[in-house]
Amino acid sequence: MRLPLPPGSLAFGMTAPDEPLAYDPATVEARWRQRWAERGTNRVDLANGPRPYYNLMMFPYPSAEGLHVGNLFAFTGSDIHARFHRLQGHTVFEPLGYDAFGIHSENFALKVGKHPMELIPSNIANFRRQLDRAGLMVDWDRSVDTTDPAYYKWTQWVFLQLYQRGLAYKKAAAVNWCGSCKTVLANEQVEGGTCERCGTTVEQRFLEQWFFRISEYAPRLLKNLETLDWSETTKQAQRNWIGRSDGARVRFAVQDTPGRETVEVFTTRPDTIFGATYLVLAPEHPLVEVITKDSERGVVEAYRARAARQDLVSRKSTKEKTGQCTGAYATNPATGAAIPIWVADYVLMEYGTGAIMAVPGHDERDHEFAVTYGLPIVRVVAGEGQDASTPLDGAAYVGDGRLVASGTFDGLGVSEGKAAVTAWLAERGAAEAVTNYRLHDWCISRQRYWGPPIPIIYCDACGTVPVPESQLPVALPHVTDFKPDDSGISPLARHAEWFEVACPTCGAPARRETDVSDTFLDSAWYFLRYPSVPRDDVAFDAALTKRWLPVTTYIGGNEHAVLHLLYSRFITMVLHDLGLLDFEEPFTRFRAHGLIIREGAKMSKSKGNVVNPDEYLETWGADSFRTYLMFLGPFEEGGDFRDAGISGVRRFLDRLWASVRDCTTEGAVDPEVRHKLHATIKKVGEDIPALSYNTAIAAMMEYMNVLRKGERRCHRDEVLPVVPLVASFAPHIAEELWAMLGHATSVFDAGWPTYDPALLTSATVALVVQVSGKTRGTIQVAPDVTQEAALAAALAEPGIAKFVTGTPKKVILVPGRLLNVVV
RNA sequence: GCCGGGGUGGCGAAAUUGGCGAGACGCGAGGGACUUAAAAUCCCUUGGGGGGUGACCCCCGUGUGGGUUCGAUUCCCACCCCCGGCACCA
Repeated sequence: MRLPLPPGSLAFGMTAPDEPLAYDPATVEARWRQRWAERGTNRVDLANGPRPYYNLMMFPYPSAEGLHVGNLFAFTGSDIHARFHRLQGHTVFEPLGYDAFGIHSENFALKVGKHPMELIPSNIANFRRQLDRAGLMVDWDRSVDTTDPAYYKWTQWVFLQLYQRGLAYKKAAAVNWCGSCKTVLANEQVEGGTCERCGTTVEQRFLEQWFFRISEYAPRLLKNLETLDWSETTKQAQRNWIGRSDGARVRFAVQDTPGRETVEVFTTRPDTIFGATYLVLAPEHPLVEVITKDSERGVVEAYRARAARQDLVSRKSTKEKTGQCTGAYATNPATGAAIPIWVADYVLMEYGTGAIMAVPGHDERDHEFAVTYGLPIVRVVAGEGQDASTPLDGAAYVGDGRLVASGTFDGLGVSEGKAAVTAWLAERGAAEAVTNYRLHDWCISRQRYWGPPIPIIYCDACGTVPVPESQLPVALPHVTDFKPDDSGISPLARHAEWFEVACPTCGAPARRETDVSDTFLDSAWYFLRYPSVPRDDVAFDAALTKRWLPVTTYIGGNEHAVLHLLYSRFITMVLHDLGLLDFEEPFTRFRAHGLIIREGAKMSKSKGNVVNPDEYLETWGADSFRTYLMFLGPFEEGGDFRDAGISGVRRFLDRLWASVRDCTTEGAVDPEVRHKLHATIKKVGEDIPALSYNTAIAAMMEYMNVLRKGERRCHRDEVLPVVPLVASFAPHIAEELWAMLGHATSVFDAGWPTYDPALLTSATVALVVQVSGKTRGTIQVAPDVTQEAALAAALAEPGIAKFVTGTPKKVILVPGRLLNVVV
């Protein structure tokens, strides 16, 4: 790919010695990178700095390919926000680190035949070089690398906190197994039956796994969302994921069983219980064995075996419904009728009670099943214009309406019916109102190598023993055969010299847990670590944490709307409950940035449309590139990356440079220019905190046009305030210009220019005059002019008056804006 | 199917408690100045259509079709298309 050449540069000769100093980003940017490093400009006094502002951005996975434009877009947007707040007088902490554990790193290492422990440092070095080149205001004294034992020591510590609280537990579970990555995947890492990372079809396996009881926190995780200042899309995604649904648990007595068993179902439609014509148990439901009639046992067992073989995902995505009758019957507690109990895989064991009451009249899935197996379908809800006898016409009726064929509940609306039926059943001990959440526990086990070992030891005598905190970290050993195999067991399990340890409790020979933890655990607490990085005796320093957290503003991609952000909230809540944090929500304000696309498609290696920022940074300079990325479109919407527009931004910086270089202290400031200047200061100061970067840049460009109109030479006071305005976007040139204007200290310590509101309003305003809705001219009037006076002034204009024929029927005045004369 | 976010010039986009002649700002395009020439720079024009020698004038335009209003990109109803997320969760 060929880049367009920036104006006045490179190929077309050097500036002649007698010509005025031209803007050369390469020189300017190198100079300020060096000065910032020497002066420690980006170093933060966390203990004493006034008005702390914790500006967080999502830390990257340091890939071998280096930073891509999407990363840079996000980081730049966050950096601008941070720099702006610094100019506003805050002490801004802007840390950045590396999320370097996980399957990405490991798979890449396997592919190129190198060890991740060797790969990561060079990847990080390359990232660091690019990030510095981009001019981020990062305090590198407090960075994290999740693969550093000094960091994952505390990740393991976090695990132990949960373990001790009973929030970490082990269970055998049917899991999603990716045969290509050779690992277990969380449900959320499965997309449409295939592995999110490699696209391989996922199969079902049973493995012993560690889980975190996040489901216990579902109500709080949901409720607290109301208090958070987050992008609405992100909050909505979390609400959907947590999946609250209100309903009832209802018990159906099984007929003719010695143990007087009951089937407990969860339903959101207790109002339709009179239409429940059969029950369905999930194939894994423990009652199946108990209640199945001997005559049906063979077919039911065969059906269950088939379901167990099928992978979780294809089972969920299969359209046609299958099932088997158990031969058993239950009593509908509302009607007293005997209804058959079936087994079918469209009912999931992991949700609700693993059993449902089927109401084929008013549930599409039940309807489909009932049609397939010839089960009775009864109408118990009638919509408008319908009654009990209206046929169901080939489909379930799921709309609102009145209850029918429901005994004393006939005539009630659906929502009153739900409450009334639940109360009635509850009185008879057959039901209670319950709330269910779709959120399931977080599986953190990974049968892989590249992660922090889970700090657990198994002892024949003592059972499961947590590694004592004093023995952390459990270091990940450097092994050469880290490739996972098909056994479902971690590569660490092949290293007896590592996993064989003495039990910390009794000293007997014991073995370590050989699974490592999920990368999402590494990133679920990293923001707590940044301020406390120098401390190796605690995960986070109490005083610094109190001073700096929760995070003031977090900016990141919405691809982490659910997992990372939810897990971080959960871990924070748990640490709060343990008395280790005095807040329970980690991110006060979260904003999701948009996605940078190219030629209408998401950038990806497979599409070959990935843009490497290095060449742009070299050719145009970091300042132009940063500003250009923000000028593409609204930050929260992203945009289409094309290199065509970058020259406009560069020209803007060239003009700014020339204006400062050539400005004069003679004469006075032009009043019109001053008016525009103050309006610009106001607009930029309002747009940046709202992340309206594109319009802030446009406003500054507009001001430059006014400033330089007709090739006028501008006054120093006209151009000086622009330097801090532009500094957040183009920090290097701003520093250089600030120095050219005679300042010895950083522009970022100079403060934000103030505007004078009095200069924004003028004695008269232009009022648009419409006649019958058509604009016919403007008049200059005082801002608070009366309607009569405005009308008189308008009629005094011949160009307007000629359209006013006869007496005005109606006159509308919008103060300061327009006058409409209706004739 | 459900839940979000969007459809505005050749392109990226501005402007929505309804109101300052829709399209700021930038790209691209056209014309001009400067130059031996080019690059760079600067100036002018640039939504579509039509009329006038000209200052200018008229009509149509914010996905589609209706509606409310003196006035709608903005509000209401119905629909179409694009992007993202969820999806047998009872």
